[in-house]
Amino acid sequence: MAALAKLLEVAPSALYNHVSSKQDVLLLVEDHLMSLVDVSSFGAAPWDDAVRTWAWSYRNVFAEHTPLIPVIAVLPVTDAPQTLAMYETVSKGFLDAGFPQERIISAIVALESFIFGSAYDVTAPEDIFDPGTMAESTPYFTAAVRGAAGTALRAADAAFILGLDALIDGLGSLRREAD
Amino acid sequence: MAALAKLLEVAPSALYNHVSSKQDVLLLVEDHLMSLVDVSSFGAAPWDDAVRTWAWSYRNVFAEHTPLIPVIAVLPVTDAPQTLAMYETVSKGFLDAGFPQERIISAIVALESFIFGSAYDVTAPEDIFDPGTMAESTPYFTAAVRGAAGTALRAADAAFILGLDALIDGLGSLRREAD
DNA sequence: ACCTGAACACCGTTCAAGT
DNA sequence: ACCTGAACACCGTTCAAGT
Repeated sequence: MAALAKLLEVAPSALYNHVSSKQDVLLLVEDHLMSLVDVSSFGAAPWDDAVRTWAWSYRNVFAEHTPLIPVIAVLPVTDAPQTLAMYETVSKGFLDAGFPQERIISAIVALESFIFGSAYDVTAPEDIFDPGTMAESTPYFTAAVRGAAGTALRAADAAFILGLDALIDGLGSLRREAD
Repeated sequence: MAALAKLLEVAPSALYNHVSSKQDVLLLVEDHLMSLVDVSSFGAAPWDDAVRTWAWSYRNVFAEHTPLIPVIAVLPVTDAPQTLAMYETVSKGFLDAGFPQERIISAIVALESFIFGSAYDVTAPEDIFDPGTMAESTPYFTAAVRGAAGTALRAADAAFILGLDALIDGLGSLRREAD
């Protein structure tokens, strides 16, 4: 709140004429960020391409705002119009792609869970898996870390691609018809 | 720090004789929590069963400590012995199951991202997806939410099962041999 | 309607002083 | 070696007083 007030060149207490709490501000920020998530491929491209485009932009938006993740993950969607608009487009995309009604929310939540977790990875230090002085007592892990270093991709991106492909394949098999 | 000091019946400043910062305390807590994650099925059960057991216990441990997730997701693993021990067992399990060396870390990170995101869902309010007054402007989403309500499972569990199955199937296809 | 400034109850952390 | 208590620079929030 102090930082926001400074940005607006106003006393912190002045903010409380416009919002009733910090939580309130976070809800407004969340709703704005959701409007930045790209849902334009739903209806315009095959389901798996649309999910991929949506998931990447969703992850990238929140990778730049990780402190919001704990808030959003638990924040009711009520009265957040942009957020609801995103869910509406995605839900329709899943239904049109042949998903059974009763699995759509679970499928979206599963993807979102993966997306939020992956957003953190983007901000993690490159050497997060450095075993340090304990390298010789963890030979398998150390070898795996060394083996992964060869890739051109950032570690977070390699994991995101792998997981997203798996989720799209696995969830896609729930569909009744192709689309 | 204040709460911890109270629990120990000591002044907050006394803690700094034992740790050098709050971050330090969090690392110790993280390491302890990691020792609670069940890796016992690796080597004792088929790979997919072992992953399922590990993922469920991992999610459940952190669902009860969600404030730690932003910290852990970004905390270097160096000098966290229990954490390294967990990664060592899991890495060996993946290698023995036929995973190519250079994909093991990515596969584990993808699973962890999903697990951390899913841990938040457990703590979310039941009505997090209630569209409220905007129900009629979001018909597809509202129908999907209503359609999901029929399940006996908690919403977080239904999504976790769905996503975990998809990840296990998709990642499992990277293996060179069955095990 | 919207602002300021003082105040309150909290944070994490430092440091001089004790035992 | 480990503690206390005062102090510091911060939080989010309330509220009386202003315009």
